[in-house]
Amino acid sequence: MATTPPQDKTELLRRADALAGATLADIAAAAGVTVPADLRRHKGWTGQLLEQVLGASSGSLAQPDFPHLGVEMKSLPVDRLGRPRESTYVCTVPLEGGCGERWEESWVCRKLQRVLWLPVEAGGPLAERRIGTPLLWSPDTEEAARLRRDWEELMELICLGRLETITARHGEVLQIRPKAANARSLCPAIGPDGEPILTNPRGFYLRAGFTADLLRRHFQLPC
DNA sequence: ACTTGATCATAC
DNA sequence: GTATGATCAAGT
Repeated sequence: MATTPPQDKTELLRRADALAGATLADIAAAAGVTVPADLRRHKGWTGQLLEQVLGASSGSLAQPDFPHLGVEMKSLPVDRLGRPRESTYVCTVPLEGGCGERWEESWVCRKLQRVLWLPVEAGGPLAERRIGTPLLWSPDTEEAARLRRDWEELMELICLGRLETITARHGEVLQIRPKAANARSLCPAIGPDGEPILTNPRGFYLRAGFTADLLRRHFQLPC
């Protein structure tokens, strides 16, 4: 059952709000899909189910999930207290073509301009996990500044050919980790002397602490 | 317990 | 191979 794209942000939020409290079994049944036993071989299942039900249209294209709204949707696995249990994948790291790019035009910045976060219970039987309260979020000044600092620091290392010195420990809120089918995957990159090399594909990820903070600020009373 | 590095499925 | 969707599982 494919859902038509939402006409505007209000309709998208209305649909997302309607999912709050539902189990993945409920949503899968409404969508006419089967719930897998676990996520071990279906890691993207939850996100793809929610995209389908909300009417995302971009599929596997390098576009926001709702291009006409400029909104990216992300499911977010959370514990029973609503705290994210995993980092959040943002996008592939440009290992050779991203040099000279400004933060404002970067893929990371554009993807994170508007994100619809959909918390999903982590742990327990997959079918019984519930959707939490959705949040349509844009980075505030401080969040944007932190993201920008990390991105600029990491991209500078890449463009200087020092990619191989980058580990997941770099970056306060944005980190770089492998993102590939396996460790044997190779793609072109810039070597230490500026020469072309082959290395493992990498992705940008938001640390769990970053998403935990943004959820707290929006769902807790300030005091 | 938590994070880092590795991996799984699918479309094109 | 690149992109989409992420979580797994080893290491500390």
